[in-house]
Amino acid sequence: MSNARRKQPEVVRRRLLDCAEALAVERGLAGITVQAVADAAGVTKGGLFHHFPTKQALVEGMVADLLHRLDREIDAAIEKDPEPRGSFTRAYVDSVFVGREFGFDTPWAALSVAMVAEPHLRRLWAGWLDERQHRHQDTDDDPMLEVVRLAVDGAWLSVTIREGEAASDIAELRQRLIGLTRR
Amino acid sequence: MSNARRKQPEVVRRRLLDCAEALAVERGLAGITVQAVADAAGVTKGGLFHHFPTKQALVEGMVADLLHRLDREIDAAIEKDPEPRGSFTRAYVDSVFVGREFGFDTPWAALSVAMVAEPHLRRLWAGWLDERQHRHQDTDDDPMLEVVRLAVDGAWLSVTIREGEAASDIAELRQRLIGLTRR
DNA sequence: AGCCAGATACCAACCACGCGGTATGTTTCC
DNA sequence: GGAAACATACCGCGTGGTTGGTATCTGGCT
Repeated sequence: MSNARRKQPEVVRRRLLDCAEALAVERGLAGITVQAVADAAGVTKGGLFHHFPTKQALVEGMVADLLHRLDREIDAAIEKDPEPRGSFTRAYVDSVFVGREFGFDTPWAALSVAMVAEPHLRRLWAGWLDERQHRHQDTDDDPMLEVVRLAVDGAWLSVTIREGEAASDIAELRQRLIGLTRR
Repeated sequence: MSNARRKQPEVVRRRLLDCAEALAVERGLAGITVQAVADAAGVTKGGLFHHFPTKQALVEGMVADLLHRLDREIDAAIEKDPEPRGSFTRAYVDSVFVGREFGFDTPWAALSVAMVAEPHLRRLWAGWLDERQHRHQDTDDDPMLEVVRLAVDGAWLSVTIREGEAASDIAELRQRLIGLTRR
């Protein structure tokens, strides 16, 4: 039965991805070693390699997971938005700013660290962006909206760089960006 | 005299920094190993360690050099700008977009790769930003200008991620951002 | 001017260590 | 019982860093 089972592979797998993400944020991409991730997840190295055949698979799995979470988050935000024009861009804004008041524990933080450094990961990221941008081209294809999205990237970078220490008032900046998507 | 092959330590030092930068761009930050940098510069590993006592010193030296070049570039652009309001922000814009038509060989490309990945480098970068932002607060302290600067960061990230392949028309985007700094 | 001592700029070989990865057990689930 | 889910121990290799030596430059003394 499922009441007191001791081994839960999918739980371990999740914890591995989460720990990899956390390590990428606080110790940089260099700190995301197989050993460190395994230790943080309370598993031995061999145990890790049972779930991910190679380190690259681990990192790509983490990125894929993050992108997937980001997808769902954005889709949900779009659905709630009554106004179609710029809905993707607004969802994009909130994907970075929501939950940003304390610390920086959104998917983005880990993405930043991982993606920019390794070239082959950049392509995954660029591909995601292209796909998303193409999908929303009839609601979000506007010069000003593009500027807003770029500013979001910049803001995310700024927050990541300052490690959560709020630069200027983040809530105010968010309001301003949201406002720019209407007009 | 200076016709024969003299020993020019500062030339070698420069070449080491340049090669480190180039490697960071094309192979990612993981590709910037002491051996690789030394080889690319035509020097042995021992020779490199004569100029930089440790790898961290090498990377920090590279970053410091890049920031210094960026400083001069921006200062020069500000001086040419007749209108004081937003002059720093415009210089900031051009520091990314000028020379971007072909490839991506500006200081920024290497900065991106190096800075985001390692936490202690992020602090250097954040410090530079804070200092610069504080220095120009009476000409560039404006909500819209802040948005523009963030968009610049985002654009730079985008260009870096796509490895030079022009996303939307870069020249047009630059014009738009410059336009937003006026008004 | 010429020479010499010492500092500078490099090279070549080496080392300890941590990395990603593997092979082989041992326990737990169905 | 047999497969899945781990643990343990080990390996080759590349890494950052060191050591000791060798050219090469520089400045001062005679």
